Amino acid sequence: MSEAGPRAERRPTRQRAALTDELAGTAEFRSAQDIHASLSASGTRVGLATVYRNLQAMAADGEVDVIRTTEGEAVYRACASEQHHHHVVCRGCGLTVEVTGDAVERWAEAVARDHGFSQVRHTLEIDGLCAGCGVRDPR
Amino acid sequence: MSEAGPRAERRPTRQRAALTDELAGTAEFRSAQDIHASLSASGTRVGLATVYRNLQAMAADGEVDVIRTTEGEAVYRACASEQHHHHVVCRGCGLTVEVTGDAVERWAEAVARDHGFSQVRHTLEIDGLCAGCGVRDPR
DNA sequence: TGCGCAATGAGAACCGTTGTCAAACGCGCG
DNA sequence: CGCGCGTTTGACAACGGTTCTCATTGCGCA
Ligand SMILES: [Zn+2]
Ligand SMILES: [Zn+2]
Ligand SMILES: [Zn+2]
Ligand SMILES: [Zn+2]
Repeated sequence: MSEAGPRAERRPTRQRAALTDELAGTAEFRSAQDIHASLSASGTRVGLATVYRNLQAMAADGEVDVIRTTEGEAVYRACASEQHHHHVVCRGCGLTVEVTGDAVERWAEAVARDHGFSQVRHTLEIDGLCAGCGVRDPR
Repeated sequence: MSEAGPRAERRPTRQRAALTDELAGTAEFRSAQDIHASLSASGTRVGLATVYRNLQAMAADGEVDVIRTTEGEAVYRACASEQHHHHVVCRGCGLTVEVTGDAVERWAEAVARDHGFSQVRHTLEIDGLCAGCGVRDPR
């Protein structure tokens, strides 16, 4: 998901670099607090506010994807593709795979237009239990 | 969206009735606080916690739909259909239309299974500017 | 090296939502 | 009709994630 945003010229800082590294290190969607804790744990001192600010900026620029957990918490992830795509997330372990589907994109656009809507956007997330988690946890 | 839930036998109360009425009165997705304010304004005294509790219960039972705004706030709406469906919401005025699309449902299920996922679920929301809002507000 | 301004950090403030717990109430039942 | 019990309510405190404030730091540039 997420439309690519305009790449702003932000001043490079130690903190931002650390954040980028941290994000590059994991494949799951993580909360700002989680990321902040992780950085702190590894000895990198970065303010929580800074984490939030950068994450938002990066998200706006399309450098990272953001999705809201059902509890409303924002979780971030540095995606492989910066083009529009969606995710299939494992509820058990967080494993995430990026997927695209022109058919869906077109359907959303069409159904909206059919109802007279313009400037159409959409959010779509899929979740389930990955092969590994599905075995021993058929919740 | 939302899977239909088990219809629990909840004790009928004045508050719940008022809530149901209020929901029946509007077609847009509204926040718990908004609904609570509306009730208070119309002279119906209902505790905020009660509004939250009932809204959640009703959502669990599939009586109302809930979606998260991009800011993370939960908004509720009494939908015409209790079957699985999605929404096209106007960013300008909140006008909401319910839509269904087997193609999308199947796509989501298929793409997830292709990646080894089971217990697949999904959330999909579409937004844009309705015919009316699209004219004078091409934001 | 000195300036100007963006970026940062510590903590307070916000705000939607949930928890607490005593009081009020719906519902059989005698 | 009054009683007892378990559910629901309501006022308010507590929470947790996110944003704001503002003094301080430190890039980028001349
Ligand atoms: Zn898994
Ligand atoms: Zn899409
Ligand atoms: Zn509109
Ligand atoms: Zn669906």
